[in-house]
Amino acid sequence: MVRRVTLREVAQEAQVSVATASLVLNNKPSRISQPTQQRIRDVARRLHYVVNENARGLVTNETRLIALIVPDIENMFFASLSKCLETECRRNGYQLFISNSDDDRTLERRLMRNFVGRDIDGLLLIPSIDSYTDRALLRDQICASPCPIVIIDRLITADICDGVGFDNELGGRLAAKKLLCAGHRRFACITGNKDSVNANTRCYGFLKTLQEHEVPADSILTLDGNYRFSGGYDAADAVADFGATCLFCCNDLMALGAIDRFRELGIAIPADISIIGYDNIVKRFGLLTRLTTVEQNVSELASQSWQCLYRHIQHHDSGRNCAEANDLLLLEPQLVEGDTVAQAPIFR
Amino acid sequence: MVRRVTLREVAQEAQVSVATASLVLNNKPSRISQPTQQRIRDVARRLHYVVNENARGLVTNETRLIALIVPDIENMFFASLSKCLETECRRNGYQLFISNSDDDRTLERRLMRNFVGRDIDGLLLIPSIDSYTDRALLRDQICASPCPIVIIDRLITADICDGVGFDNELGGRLAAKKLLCAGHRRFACITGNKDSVNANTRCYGFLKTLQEHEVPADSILTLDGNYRFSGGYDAADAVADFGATCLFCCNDLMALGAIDRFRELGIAIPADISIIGYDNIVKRFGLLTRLTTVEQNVSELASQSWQCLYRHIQHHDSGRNCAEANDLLLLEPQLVEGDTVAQAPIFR
DNA sequence: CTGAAAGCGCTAACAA
DNA sequence: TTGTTAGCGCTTTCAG
Repeated sequence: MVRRVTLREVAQEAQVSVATASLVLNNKPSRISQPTQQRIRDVARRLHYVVNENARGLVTNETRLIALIVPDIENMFFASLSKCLETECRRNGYQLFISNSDDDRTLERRLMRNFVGRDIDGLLLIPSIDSYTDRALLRDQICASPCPIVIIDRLITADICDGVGFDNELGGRLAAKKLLCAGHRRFACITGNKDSVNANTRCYGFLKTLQEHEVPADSILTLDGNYRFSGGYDAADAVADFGATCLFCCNDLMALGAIDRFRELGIAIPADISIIGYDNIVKRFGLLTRLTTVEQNVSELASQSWQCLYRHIQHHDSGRNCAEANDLLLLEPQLVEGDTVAQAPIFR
Repeated sequence: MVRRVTLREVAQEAQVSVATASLVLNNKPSRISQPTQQRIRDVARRLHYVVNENARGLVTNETRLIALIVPDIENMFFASLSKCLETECRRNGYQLFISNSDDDRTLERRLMRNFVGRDIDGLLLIPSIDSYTDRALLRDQICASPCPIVIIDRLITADICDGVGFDNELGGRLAAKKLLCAGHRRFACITGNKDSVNANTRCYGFLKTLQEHEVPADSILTLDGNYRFSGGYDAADAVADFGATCLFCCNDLMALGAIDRFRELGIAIPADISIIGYDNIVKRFGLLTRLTTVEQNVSELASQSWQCLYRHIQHHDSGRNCAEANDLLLLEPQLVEGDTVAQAPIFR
């Protein structure tokens, strides 16, 4: 370990002023003689000089720092998103700092404050669940933020700031249509956590579509899930008892759980029961089950979110957060065909 | 969005000098009158003042910033570790920035440089695979680092800097002993990636132990895996053909893959074949399979790594990286009993 | 009890 | 072609 070298030291060693050294090392258009340039660069390399970005940021008024706050980095969806966003940022010369809010609103607040303290150029935020139910706090903080903010995935209506996410209702609809087309007439649906707006919207789209196709309410079983493997596993018996010929799960993990239980019960998939999941996490995790599922294109989400934020940064956008007219971009999910959906038994 | 408020503005608004405001807002022992203190605090709150940590760091010479570089944040093990480390840092008043090297050595170098530029107080590094095979580059960079560095999990011998990781050989030994005690005499072992030193060490410990117990070489089948679900799945047939009564997989994902294939083949677990995995990722992922596995205590790893780094930071340790005598801490993995190991068939 | 002033490492306008 | 100077926002001595 070694003391940190400053620009002044490089300048001294190269027998020039700091200004000259700065000009050269930043490749600024100037008419410094070639020999001098070379000398400065050589010294800088020899001394392992690295510019102090904080000091630089102080004067240039931009840190080229972007922060990302995710509720849970252990969640594969957020982990993938982080990776994609990091790539986007890097491509544009920004550095991304990832942080974890543990889905805790207090921590989220603290992180945001910390990041503002670090003078970030922009914030990508996936809000905690709590911030859904009580938006006031978050809203205030966003309005008081000195940097642009884009909300991702968990969209909290457009009156706060710009947001990019998926059309969850459409996702539910796609699942419903697929099953209806396959001739199913008796449905089951496992929801996510109670307060997960996204999961609820998926369900809503699913049920709405069934209703529009005049499926009677008593042919539909809705069960509370927990977004986890056990949620699907535990619900499977009820689904079977109900005599459903198909099942829509608000995420893949629950679908896997249900499949596991069905297998134990000797129920064949898709022969006896068809299953659709959500997320296509199965593929990402490297499992081999070819689950029919609704996929959300994570890299598109990342790309769009970044572009949205970047626009604001470039326009030096000092008045968009909390404006009346904010952009809300809804990306379309896609149904991915696997091996877990078949024609309804009665039609065969 | 709103312009950023500076200390000067707070001071002006409160009719005091910046020095006074600084003293008060940092709770420095001073004899500023209570009324003045209150006035300053009120103004600061009203204006949403947040201290500029970069400017502060410039003068205090500490940023309270810690960086973590992981090879792949989508890997559940690293994701969990990140979470634990973040908690440790926060507890001690430091902020953790997580970054992803994609297991790419060039990117790793860039990230390290960037972080040094941000004047971090310490770096937690899980090196890329490439840095195993050619340590020279990384070594140079570590030696030239102005901040303490602790290497985590992928230990690259102790001559570079301090490291904290797990005793992978012991892990392999634990698995072997468990199976030997259960009376097994015909073994299979699925390795990880070729260049994964950790996985290889697990195998080494496993095979070494068998050898020490005089298991003949022709009673042991070793197969190349890929650390993924498919690796276990694809290897399962060979394991069955070989007539092994037990199988050790260098990670859980491959164990799950093997189990899946065995199930298809009508081979009962653990009746026909016993299986031990590694990582206990199954539990973390929320699956219900009670896999017997070798668990690594991630939160202990985080805690020890942080403590190691923190010691260096506190001792203002300007000469430990690349010193001759560095600490290498090996934590002990533990065998977690599940339902996938039974007495060898022949003994029943 | 409070303020003035120096300086952290850097960039940018302006001189020379 | 290069150097001087001011200032980014903050902390910290030292005076008053």
